[in-house]
Formats: sequence, C-alpha cells, structure tokens
Amino acid sequence: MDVDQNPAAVGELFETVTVLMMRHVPAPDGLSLTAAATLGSLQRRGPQRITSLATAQGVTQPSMTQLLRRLEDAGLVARVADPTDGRVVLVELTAAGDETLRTRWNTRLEHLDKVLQTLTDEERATLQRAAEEALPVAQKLVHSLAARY
Amino acid sequence: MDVDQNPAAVGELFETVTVLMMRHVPAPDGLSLTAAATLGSLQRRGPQRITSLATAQGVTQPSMTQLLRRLEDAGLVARVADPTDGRVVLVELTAAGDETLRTRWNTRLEHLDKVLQTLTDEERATLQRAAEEALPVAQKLVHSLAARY
DNA sequence: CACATTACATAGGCAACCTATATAGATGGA
DNA sequence: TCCATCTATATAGGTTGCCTATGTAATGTG
Repeated sequence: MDVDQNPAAVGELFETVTVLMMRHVPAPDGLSLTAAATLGSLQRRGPQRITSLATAQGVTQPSMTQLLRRLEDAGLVARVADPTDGRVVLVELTAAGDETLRTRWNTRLEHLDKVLQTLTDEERATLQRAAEEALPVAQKLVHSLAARY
Repeated sequence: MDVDQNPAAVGELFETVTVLMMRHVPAPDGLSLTAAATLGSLQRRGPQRITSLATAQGVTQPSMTQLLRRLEDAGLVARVADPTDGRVVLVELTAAGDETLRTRWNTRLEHLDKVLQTLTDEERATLQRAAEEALPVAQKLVHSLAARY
C-alpha cells in the first residue's frame, strides 16, 4: 500500500474520532473534556499548581481557577498550601476524584466497546491493530504538546 | 504482535486523539465542533430540516435553532421555505459557508501537519499507515451512529 | 523599604448547551 | 367543514465553561 495514497488520512481519522468521542460516547459524570483531562493529569503526575494546570490544558488561569472550584465543590480535588511559597496553591486529586476518574474510564470504554460491536470481527481487528500501532505515537505527540509548562 | 496485547488501545487512542484535536489544534474561524459538523453535513448531503440536523448532531431542536441563527447571522447558512410543508424550514450551506468549511479544513490540516513534524519519519509513517487502515472503519462507525434520523 | 513581579481570585460578558412552553401549519375524523 | 391533535420551529429562561480585565496577597529586588 502506497504511503502517499491519502496524505489527509491522519487528519480525517482524527476529525472522525473526535466527533465520535464528543458526540456519541457519553460522559456519565458530567465531566467536561477539560475537567477529565485535568483530573487525569493530577492522577498521573500528582499535585500541581493552578497555573501549570491551566497551561497544560490550554485554558486561562481564571478558567482553571473556576473549574477547580467546581471540582473542589464536587469533592474531586483538594487545595493544599505550598509550604515554600505562600502565593501558591497546590491542587491534588482526592480519593473520590480518583474513583470518579476510574469509573468514567470504565463506563466510556464499555460504551465504546458496545459501539464497536456494530462492526464485523475483521473491522474490529483492523481497528485494534491500527490503534496499537498508533497509540504510542499519538501519546508522544500529546505529551510533547502538553509539556509547555 | 498479539492482537489482545492491549484491549483498551482503541479507547486510549481515541481519548488521546480527542484531547489532541480539541486542545491543540485551533479552530481559527471560532466554529464549535457542532457548528463545523453541521456545516459538514449540509455540505455532504445538501439542504436539511432543522430537526434532522439536531438529531444527527445529538443536540436538542432549540439548540440547533439557536446555532443556526448564529450561523445565519454569520452568513454561513440560509433558511429556505419548504414548498410542500409550510412548517418546515430547510437549511442550506451558502457559498461563504462552503468556503469557510474548506478554509477550516485546510488550516487545521496544516496545523496538524506542523504538529506531526515533531515526530520522526518512521513515527509519521506508522501513523499514516495506521490511519489509512482505520479510517474507513471509523467512518463507517460514525456514519451508522449519526444515521439515527 | 518601595516597587515590580508572580500566583491566584473576582467580576462581568458571551457561546452553547439544556428544559419548558408557545405558535403556526398539517392532518384526520365527526 | 370544523375542531382536535400532531408536527416543525421559535421563544424564554437557566447553567456551564470559556474569555478579558482587574484586584489582592506574597515574593523578590535595587
């Protein structure tokens, strides 16, 4: 198969996947994309300051402050003072936040799985194979892009 | 490579791609995901009624009415009376809407391409190959899900 | 010690979704 | 024909999540 057969395939696939995930896979906990990604970052990297979280998610600091207030009201994150700098507020994931994130992931994965059942075995295998090849590359991409902080 | 090595690879890839597209690829025209997808539907399938567009995009009819008012104010769509049914409003893409959609696609593709340049040649080839395999399957998925109307 | 810088919070506004409801046209039966 | 009902869209009012502009407290610096 010629590699240059469809140079826009990556773009088309990415747009298609985005529509699929945003429109057709529910977020049962009502978490927005930014909220879920922020919790995910706290889960993977531990407590972080608000400005860092804002930069990593590509939103302004006031937006992140507001989002974190909602997440704190919901008991999913907690604010901790930074002992070395009185201006800084460190945000950490609570046990409830961790649990919510795990449940969200499971629920979305189950739903996606159900959606994938409408495909043939062969189509599913194709998708599986392609995903396993592409995943590390895509993760490297997002990681390098989110690392501006 | 074992197909069952990472059963959640599809889910992880799809979440990763969604974050990449929603957070790191700009929408220069300020079109929301729903707005762009609605214009795309009008471009591919021609004039449609408001209720159909709402169902296809998974939003309520009032939300679609409101979105279309904004798009109409921006000159991207036009309302046409249905000669056979006085209640119905058919919505069609204007020339400006068509142009906006093409520009959006090109801009986003260019940006994505720039982002992909941070990868090695080999990684890009892997992504390209995987995308070409997965694209038809993903398109079939979204099409069957959006076809509830 | 005064002044700039940094980290976060607050205020006010807009976009894009929602539910509930109103209105105009179509349709079907007495 | 006429009235009731259904259908397609519009309107009203509320929430979330983003924005810019600005305020405040802590830190660093000449």
